[in-house]
Amino acid sequence: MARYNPKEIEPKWRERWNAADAFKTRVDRDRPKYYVLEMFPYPSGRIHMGHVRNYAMGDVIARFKRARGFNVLHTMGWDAFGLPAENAAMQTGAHPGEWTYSNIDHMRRELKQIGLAIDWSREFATCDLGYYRWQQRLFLDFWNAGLVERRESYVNWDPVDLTVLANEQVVDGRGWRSGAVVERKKLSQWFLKITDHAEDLLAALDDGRLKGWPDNVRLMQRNWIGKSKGLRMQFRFYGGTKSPDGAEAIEVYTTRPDTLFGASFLAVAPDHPLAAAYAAKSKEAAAFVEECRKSGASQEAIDKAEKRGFKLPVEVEHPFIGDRRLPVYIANFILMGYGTGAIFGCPGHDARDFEFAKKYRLDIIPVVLPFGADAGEFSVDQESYVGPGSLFNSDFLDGLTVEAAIEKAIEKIEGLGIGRAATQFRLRDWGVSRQRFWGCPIPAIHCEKCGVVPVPAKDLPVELPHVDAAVFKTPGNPLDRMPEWRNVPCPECSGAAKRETDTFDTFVDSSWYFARFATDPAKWPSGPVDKGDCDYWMPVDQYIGGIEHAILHLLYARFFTRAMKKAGHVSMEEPFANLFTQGMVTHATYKDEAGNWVLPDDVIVEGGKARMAGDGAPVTIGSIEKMSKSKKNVVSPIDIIEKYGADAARWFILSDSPPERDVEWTDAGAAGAWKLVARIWETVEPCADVLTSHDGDEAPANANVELRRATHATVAAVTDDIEHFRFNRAIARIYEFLNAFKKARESDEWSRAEALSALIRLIAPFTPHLAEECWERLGGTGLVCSAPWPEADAALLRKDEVTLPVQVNGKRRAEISVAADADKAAIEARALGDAGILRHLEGLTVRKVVVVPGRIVNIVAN
RNA sequence: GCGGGCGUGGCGGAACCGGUAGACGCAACGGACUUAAAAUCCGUCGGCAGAAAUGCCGUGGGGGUUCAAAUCCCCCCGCCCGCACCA
Repeated sequence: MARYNPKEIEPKWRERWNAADAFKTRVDRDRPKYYVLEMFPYPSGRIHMGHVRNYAMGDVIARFKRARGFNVLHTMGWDAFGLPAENAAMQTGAHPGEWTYSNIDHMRRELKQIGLAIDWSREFATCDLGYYRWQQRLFLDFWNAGLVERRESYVNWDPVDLTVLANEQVVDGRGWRSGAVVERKKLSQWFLKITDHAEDLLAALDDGRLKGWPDNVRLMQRNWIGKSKGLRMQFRFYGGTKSPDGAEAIEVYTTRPDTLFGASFLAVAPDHPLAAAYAAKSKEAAAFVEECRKSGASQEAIDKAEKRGFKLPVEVEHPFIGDRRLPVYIANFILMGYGTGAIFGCPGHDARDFEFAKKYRLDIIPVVLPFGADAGEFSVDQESYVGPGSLFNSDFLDGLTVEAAIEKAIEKIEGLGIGRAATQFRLRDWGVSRQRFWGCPIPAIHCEKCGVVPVPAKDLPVELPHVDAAVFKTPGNPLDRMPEWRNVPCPECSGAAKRETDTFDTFVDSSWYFARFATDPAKWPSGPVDKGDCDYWMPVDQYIGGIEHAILHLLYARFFTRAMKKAGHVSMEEPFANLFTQGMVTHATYKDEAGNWVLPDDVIVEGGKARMAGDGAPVTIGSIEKMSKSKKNVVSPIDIIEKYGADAARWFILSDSPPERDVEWTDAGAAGAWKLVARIWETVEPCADVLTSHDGDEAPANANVELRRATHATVAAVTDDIEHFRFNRAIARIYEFLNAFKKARESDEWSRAEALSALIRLIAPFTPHLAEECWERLGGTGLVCSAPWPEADAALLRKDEVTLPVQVNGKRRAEISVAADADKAAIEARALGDAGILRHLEGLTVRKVVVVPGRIVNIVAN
């Protein structure tokens, strides 16, 4: 018997699929469509196990849906702009474009070895001019639609590398590469007005439009959008005085206007205009503001930071209490970016205000009494009270609940004309400017006379200049240093002007790629997307990716889709109907005697102990962690494919754990998957052409009903499991069936042919190459990747007889066999007559018999 | 601190709406084949007691609801994830 050799067989079938154009997709209105999409990869150059898991899951769904008669769109492309290419240019002198495209070539070759059912004719990279030119067009359309704004904002500035850093690139207040202390710098930046859609982005999370999304992702987005309802109101300076900048009042935002009678101070953010106004006049104020700016870069600093304030030489009036004046502070814990950047402090009912008041010995006036508490005894000496209750010490609010008092207070303030009810979002507008080379140029021109002017659509694309790799040796954005690219005539006045040198955040690139995939490539030269094609394919029916994108990517894509709709490019507003977030691939970590991380490939593990493969030196086995280069606990998918084949790799990575959970890659598990592949081939090999001789005929009289039941039960179960993303369970069912098939080896050939025909089609989404080889061997028609999914015969799923457990007082004491349609009385009689049961009922009186047909019998006796 | 989730054999996990706990796989062990090993095949495999039949215990710990709890409720312990001074 020929041993199954994936090295020969797998490439053979990939060529056949290719030759048959098996996965090429066209609009076909006769079939229901199904768009399955995995988050596209960054072209780092090599695939890793996370890719294998992600794309294997998508591929199972794609192949399964194809077999079930859907017109399936399944594509691949490259999220190809971004910093690593520039880093590579700095380190190796390679041009970012050349580096990226050569990575793509290499990675595409690797990815193809997995055997994915993908329409490669739709492949593109976001750094293709043919893609990003249309992104510029979308931006202009958004600009026209009022969704683009230019605004000053603070950025993390690395003064050595002359670049803006993302928050995660700031480590302990220093640039991750240069180690220089990061400065906060105010820059004019481009913003997309995602907050314009905040209300709808939030509403869709709960109104059923995203019912196919996991609850935790919806929750994370809800918290991120962070809607709160409250009151914006003015506090007038005492006695009509004005601040140095001429203001007569401070506007604050609060969600607790009910606690106004407990107010004992006001505080403004260090970036607040009032703080700036006093800083200009007073050295002490300026020093305090400066100090606040310096601290607070890292998370740790915020955690530890003590609440501190600087008292300003002004007071404000309380709106309800004529003779109460409140001091005003600049405080380090107030955020300029939220609300109005100013608050009133009620120490009795806010933990932060309480801490602040304790430190500066401010009044703590309780105004909310917990239900059932005694007003005379209640105090807030130790901590603030933030729970529910009824108001006291609060004049016209006394006796009201917190909720009622909030409404009443807002009403009163609005009546006085010094404030309005207001909704506030935590979500900020999306800053899309990046001071980098390797990204999509923002199509704008700065003219001294005309200001900021969009590049006219006819002048698009703004192409990245072809530069020598050496320019990346100098810190900063090379675009800033290229006058021949930068200097252009103003489109409006034709005077001397300069191009915008910022490029887009790469999250922009990934915010519409799904709609580009849905557009027929023949139409790519004529627009960003084709509305008709998108109407057919969108939304994505199943989107699959890592949980790490739960907030930003998914929220941006949702916003972008709304923006594209507003600009008339598409009709849908939610891009992803169903979302699945898969877990990570983990592996044990190893360290040598010197404490250095060691690659699993260099380690031999036996009987729970590890040693170096080379010299046998002892190795410590560490914790199981996400595969990462830094801890060296990586296993190369390509090595595994070399060793066991792509099918075994796909099988194992889906078999061991539920898809949403982390999976631990173990060599034993991979070897086990290989055994399964060999076992299926060995099962099929002796049965050459059984499908040719038994295809489509009726079950003969001698058919093995038991095997047929197992076949059809397995088909039903596996179908249901794949439908619900329970790949690990589907695989367990296939193992179970294989065991049943083996036991039925004396069975008639017809039933065995039926079983094998079903088996091969069931494994096809998981191990597609093996399935084709088996299908051919069995004499199946055509390619198995185009064969219809097996159907379970309902008649064979019904059982005539069922086994029921019988309990006495909740403990299982026997099993009985009864007809499936037996009534309760008959079941009860059978149970009470069972010898084993009688033994347990000796000396007891039966009080009650619970019969759940098809499930269980429980006899209660004492 | 706030929000969410999880806890089942040596391990990954299964158990649908409260109804036979441990499917399936891995590891381990015993046996067959082999000069031997690997591979393969057959079998055992939660704990305790027992030769066995069988019995008792058992889903992080404690309590509760129920004829019946891994599943529902309350308290506690542990782990993981997200957010983090958002007024």
